[in-house]
Parts: sequence; structure tokens; C-alpha cells
Amino acid sequence: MHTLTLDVPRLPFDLDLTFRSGQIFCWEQQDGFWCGSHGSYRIRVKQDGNRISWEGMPRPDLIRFLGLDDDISAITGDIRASIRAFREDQDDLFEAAIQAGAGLRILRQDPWDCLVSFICSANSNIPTIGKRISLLSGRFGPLPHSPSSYPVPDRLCTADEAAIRACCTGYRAPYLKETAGRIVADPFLLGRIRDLGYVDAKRELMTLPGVGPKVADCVLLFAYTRFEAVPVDTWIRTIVETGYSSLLPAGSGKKHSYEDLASFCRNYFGRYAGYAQQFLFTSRNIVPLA
DNA sequence: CGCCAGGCTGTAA
DNA sequence: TTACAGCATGGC
Repeated sequence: MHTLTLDVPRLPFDLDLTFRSGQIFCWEQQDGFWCGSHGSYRIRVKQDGNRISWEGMPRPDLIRFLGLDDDISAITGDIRASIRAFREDQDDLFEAAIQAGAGLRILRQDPWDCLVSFICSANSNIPTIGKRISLLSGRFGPLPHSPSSYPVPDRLCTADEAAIRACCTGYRAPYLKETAGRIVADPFLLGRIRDLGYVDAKRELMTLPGVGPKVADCVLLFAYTRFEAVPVDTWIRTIVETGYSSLLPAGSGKKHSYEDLASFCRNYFGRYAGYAQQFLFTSRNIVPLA
């Protein structure tokens, strides 16, 4: 068992909040540990105050995975400075969100794990998404019958669509199968995307079946740590449209487009807009314990 | 039963 | 370019 004691620049940190903030699915709590997989690692990790205990992965990888080197006070300071260019008064909505979200981090998920997860997320809810991934993992994990690891591309792309549908995936089944096929045919695609700029990386991700602007932004934010990525789901849409209505481009009857809302957030919150988005999302959406 | 959920795809204007 | 139906499933 490894241990790590958190000190000032890394505090506050809240493992529970981070895992319950809707950015990762199908990790479960057992005996006080969060258990799940990350790429080829199988991990157990828990927090007692300032102490992190874990097994299953080297220390530098854990620090990176949990985003422990993100300086949150510097990040929120940068966001506040960006907000100040837009208004004189304080942003009470954002301030309340970072207070409620003290200790929240954006994880560095494995890109494939994250991609599969968010293809499954389309037009669904968080508990259902977790169930889906868990079923897929048991059926298409690296080893036969291994619910402890994400489904792998080569087993997914050769599967019967009906078998994928049997994992409660519905119409997302062909997307999963075809996207898996793209990765098998081009194993370095997800690696190359890491080296592209935000716009090119997003366009590349959106060529994958089942990946639109929102799913692409989730993968960019939660796997590739592009903090300028702002996933706009129905929750964020409501929060931004009601909380920042006077600052949005004149909504002359028409609904704001995805890009209207996302680029407003980038302008308003600045280079860490993705983090701001996650604080706002989490302030309305803490995943209940199973 | 109806409505909603970390939406995407295809088609029509 | 925008608008909109259709899509599977589970929770409430």
C-alpha cells in the first residue's frame, strides 16, 4: 500500500467529490476505497484527511491521474481575473460553485476509456451510464468476464451488435462497434490527437461515430486536459442561459447554439473555462452513492 | 403513464 | 447554415 501526504499547494483535495462529479463512471466504493480501472491499471484509492492511500499504480501516475498538481487557487484566481473583465460585481454563481466544489479536480482519464464512456453517455443519465459501462466491461473487457476493466477495441469491433445492445446501450451500439473499429484500424489515432491543438483535436474526434461536439469536449477535458474544452450538456445549458442571460449574445428568439454557449464560457471564464464548467456542473449534480 | 437524462445522426429547408 | 424527428434505456 502506497501513501502520500497532501500539503498546501495540493489542498484542498476531495477524492469523493472528484469521483462523484460526473466525469468518470463505474468506479465503486468498497471498504472506504474507490476501486476502478485506468488504462491497464486496476486501482484502489482512499483518502483520510490529508493522507491518500492506494495500490495498483506508481506514485507519479497517481498524482497525474488525480490532477493533484493542479494549483486550484491559481486556477480559480485566473478565472476570477477573466470574469473581472466582464463585470464590476462579483460572480455569486461561480463563487458559490467553487465553495461547494472545494477539493474538486479534473482527472486525467485514459482517452479510450473516456471515449467509450462518453459515447455511452449520450442522452442518458449518470447512473445508467455507469451500469452500461459495467455491463460492457464484463462482456468485452480484456479478459473474458472481467468487469474490472473497460471494454477493449478489438473485442468490441468484432462483437455482434446485438451483444453490445444487450449491455443497455440501445442505439449507441453501432457507434461503439464502429468507433472501436476505427481504433483497431489506426491504433495511434488517440495518441496523435494528444499532439494536436484544441480545434484540430476536436474535429478529429468528431469523425468518430457517436462523437459530436459535446462528447468530443468531454474527452478533450477529462482525458486530454484541454481546459478550454467546455462540454455543454442540458445542465450547463440551463445554468448558463439562466445565470448569465444578460451577458450572452442577444438571444433574438433563437435558441443559443452549442458553440454560442461554449465560446461564451471560454471568453468569460478564460483559459480554465473547462474547470469553471466542472465546478458549475458539480454544484448542481453530485452523483448519489450506490 | 409522461418526462427527462453529461446527444448524435440523418434529412429537409 | 439551422431545425427537427428518431433513437433505446432507466429513473422518477
